[in-house]
Amino acid sequence: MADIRCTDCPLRKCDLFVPFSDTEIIAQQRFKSGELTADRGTVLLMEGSSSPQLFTVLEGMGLRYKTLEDGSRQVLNFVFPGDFIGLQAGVMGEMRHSVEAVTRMRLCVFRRQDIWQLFRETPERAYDLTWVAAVEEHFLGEAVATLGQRSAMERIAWAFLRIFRRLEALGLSTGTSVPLPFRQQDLADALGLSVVHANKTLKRLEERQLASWRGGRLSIGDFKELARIGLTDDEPPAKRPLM
Amino acid sequence: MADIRCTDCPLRKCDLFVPFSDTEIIAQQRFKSGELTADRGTVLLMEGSSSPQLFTVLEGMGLRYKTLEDGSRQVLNFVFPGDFIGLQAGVMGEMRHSVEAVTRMRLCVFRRQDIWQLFRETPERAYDLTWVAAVEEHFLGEAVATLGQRSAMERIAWAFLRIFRRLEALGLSTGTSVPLPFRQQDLADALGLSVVHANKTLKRLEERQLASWRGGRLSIGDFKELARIGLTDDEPPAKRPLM
DNA sequence: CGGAAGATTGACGAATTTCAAGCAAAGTGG
DNA sequence: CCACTTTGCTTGAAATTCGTCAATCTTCCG
Repeated sequence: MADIRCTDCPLRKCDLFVPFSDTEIIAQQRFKSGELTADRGTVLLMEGSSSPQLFTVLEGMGLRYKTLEDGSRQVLNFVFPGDFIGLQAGVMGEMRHSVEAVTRMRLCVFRRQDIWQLFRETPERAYDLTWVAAVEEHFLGEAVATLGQRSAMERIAWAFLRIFRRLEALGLSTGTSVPLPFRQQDLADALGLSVVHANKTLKRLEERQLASWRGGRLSIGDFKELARIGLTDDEPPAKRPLM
Repeated sequence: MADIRCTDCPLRKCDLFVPFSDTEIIAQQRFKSGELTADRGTVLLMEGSSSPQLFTVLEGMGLRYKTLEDGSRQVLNFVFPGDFIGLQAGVMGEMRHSVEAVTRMRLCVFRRQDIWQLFRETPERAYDLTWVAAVEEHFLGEAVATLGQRSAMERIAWAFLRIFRRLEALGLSTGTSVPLPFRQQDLADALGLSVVHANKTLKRLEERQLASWRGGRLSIGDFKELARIGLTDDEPPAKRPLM
C-alpha cells in the first residue's frame, strides 16, 4: 500500500542528484541508484553535524530527537514515509536534533549543496521546501501546546489520533490497525512523560476500550471519545494551497 | 539602539510592496508608507485566518500563542524586533496560531500574494524565508524539549537566558538589564506552568540572586549558574551559513 | 478615593516522577 | 534445543512537583 516513490519527494527531481557518498555517520548501508537502505538503529543525522545529505523517507519509520545535557532525551517527532529530513542542516548548516531509524528504512538521498541550485532554478521546488518547513513548524507548535497544557491521558489520546490519521492517510491501515513499531519509552520521551506513567495511562486507555497498542500495532476503539479527550483540532494542513 | 530598518527584513525589498489595505482583524492602526503601527493589545494575526499581510517587526514586542479548545492558552514564542511573522499563513494558507502586540509595535508590512513572485524572481530572498522557517523550527524544537523534560526552575532559567541573549544581540541591553514588558501569566503560559508556581519559582530565583524580573525589566545576576540550571546549548544559529 | 489588573502567599490535593522489583519475549552462544 | 542474557513491559509504594483555590497586597490610573 505504502507506495511512496522517489517522485513524491518535495524535491521531485531527486533522481538528478548524484547517488551517495559515504560519511562516518551512516553505518550499515546498501545502495540502489540514489536510494539508501538503513538498518534499524542507524543514526541518519546527528545533532551538531552538518551532513552533506538530505533524505526523503520512502519506507520504514524513525525518530527525531534531541539529547539534553543531562542525558535525558526528547523525541520531537515520529518519522513516517513521505517525511523529509535534514532540511535544518540544509539551510542552517547544522542539525539541531538527531534522526534514527527504528525499523529498516529506505530513503531517497540527495546532496545538500544542490539546494541552492534548486532555489535558483526551480522555484516550485523551493516553495515546496518552505512549505515543508512551515508544516513542521505547525506540528511543533501543536506539540508545544500539548506538552505545556495537557495531562498524560490527553497527550496520549492526541498522539494516537494524530499518528493513526497520518498512517491511515499513507495507506498503511488494515482498516482496524496501523503499524507503530516504537517502544513505550519512545512515546514517553515524545510526550514528556515517564515510562511508568505512560505505561499506566496506556493501560487505562485499553481498559476503557479507547485504544490498544500491542505487538507494534495501534488500533483505536473509539475515535469520537478519543478525540474528545485529546482535544485535537483535526483538519490536516492542506496541500500547497498557495502558489 | 534597536535600529531595525525595513531593509533588514528577510524580504529586503519590502518597500516595493504596496503599503497596506485594511482587514477586519487589525483594529487600531496608523500608516507610514509600507509601515504599520499597532497599539498594545492589537491582534495582528488570528488563528484560523488567512491574513493577506505578513510582517517584520521593527519595534516593540508581542506574543505568539495558540488557544486550546478548553480555553487555556499556550504561548509559543515571544516576538521581538527583527522577527518575521505570518510566514505560516503565507505558505500554508492559514495561521495556526495568533500574534498579539504586547507593547505598541511598528511593523513592516507586505502582501501575501507577493510571496510567489518572490520565489520566482529573487531566489536569495526565498532562501532567506526558508532559513527563517528553519530557525523557527529549531526554536520550537528546543521549546518542546524544555516543556517535555525540565522542571519549573530549569524552564525559567532557560527562558531567561535565551531572552536576555536575544535582546542583548538586538542592542536592547543597558548592560545590566533588558526590557521584558510581559506579565508573569505570559511567561507561565509559555512554559506550561501555572502563574502561582511561576511566581514562586521567580521568587526563588531572585532570592538566590540568579535573576530578577521587576518593573518590566529582566536582569541576570549569575549567568554561569543560570546556564547550569537551564542546561542551554548556547551558540545561537549562524546567519545564513549556506548559499 | 475607588477600581482594576497584576503580583504574592499559604494551604491543600492531584498528577506525575522516582525507586525497586518482577515478568515476558526475543535473541545468542554453546 | 537449552540455559543465559538482554530488552522492554508491568506493577506497587513512596516522594515530589505542580496546580487549584482563595485571600491579600501592590501598583497604577482615572
